Amino acid sequence: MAATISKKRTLDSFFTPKSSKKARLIEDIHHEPANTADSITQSENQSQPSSQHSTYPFPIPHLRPQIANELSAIPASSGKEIDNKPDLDLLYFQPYIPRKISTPLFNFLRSSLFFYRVKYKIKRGAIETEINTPRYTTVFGVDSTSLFTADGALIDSITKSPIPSDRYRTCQPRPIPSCLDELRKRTEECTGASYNFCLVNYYASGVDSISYHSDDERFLGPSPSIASLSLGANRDFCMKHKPVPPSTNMPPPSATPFLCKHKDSDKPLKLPLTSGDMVLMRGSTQAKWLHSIPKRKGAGADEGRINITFRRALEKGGTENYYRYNVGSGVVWKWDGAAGEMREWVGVKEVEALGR
DNA sequence: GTACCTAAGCTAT
DNA sequence: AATAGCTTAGGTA
Repeated sequence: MAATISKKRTLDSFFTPKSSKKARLIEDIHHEPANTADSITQSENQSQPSSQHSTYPFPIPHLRPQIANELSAIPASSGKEIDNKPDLDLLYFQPYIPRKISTPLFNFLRSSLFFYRVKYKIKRGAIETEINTPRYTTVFGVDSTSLFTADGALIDSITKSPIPSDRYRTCQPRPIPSCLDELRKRTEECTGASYNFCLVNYYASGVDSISYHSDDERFLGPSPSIASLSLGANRDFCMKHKPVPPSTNMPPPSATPFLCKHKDSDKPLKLPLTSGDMVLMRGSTQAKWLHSIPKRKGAGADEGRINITFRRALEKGGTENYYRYNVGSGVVWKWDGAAGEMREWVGVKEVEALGR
């Protein structure tokens, strides 16, 4: 284990999470790995059971029994099929998470996870602009070419040997922590799909948003199943059909001189998401439809919302993409309950860790 | 109904 | 895939 960590450290020297240094110091003190049986297990030096990994800035607590005991009550209602529009295939649960635990789960996740505000550059013609992603993001998981062992090492899915050192050049994949993995497993049972990624977004207020896009990357395959859970504030989930590409054939002469943007059947739709709801998007939904969480003013626009998505990436390019756009290379943000907002997280000083 | 105001929607960059 | 800037929708007095 210690050898694995050192190797990781060398490979990923480009990133140096502070808790990893701390983990090594703890190993030195205790003469055993800080990460015991798994990445996802209780460690000796804290009272509360938690998931730990060399890539985590700090341990992530397991679900409390109050919450964990209710997981078997998921789904809290049967999903409504929405497939009455062209190329659309949704299953809408109102709610999915039992009302009894949706607020505790929201508060638990907001105060337990680490987040990022990713910056990246795009080129529009000749002009390069910097984008500040207008929400907090974080991600866990690895594509299906690799697996995490119980102790947090990455192995090849087929050979079961340690992955080649050059498989992930731009990121350090992180295992899904127990608290989110419990939700993942339950969601696999509810949807019949399998997931190897968990993306988490935090919309701090109505100012945070995601603009229209599709999760239609090649690495998800042609008809991905994506489960999207909502916790916290109410927000609208807007969907609209992608523009139909111009036909190569000669269009038939139209009786009406006006170009219709939408047939009645594929008009945009707006799903009002409340805490605990889930939308399963499947079939040709990603190939043919766009979705967004638009900015909002007025009632509730000052409250935070968490979105969790489970999905399956089939290629290593998916792993690199997700870590680039949901973790990036910036500072860590963590919920400050007293301040009522996300604050930059500063790691524990090594001397303090040693001094106790 | 009409004037006015703000939120929401649309589109080019 | 985000935003500025413009257009449209909707509420209210």
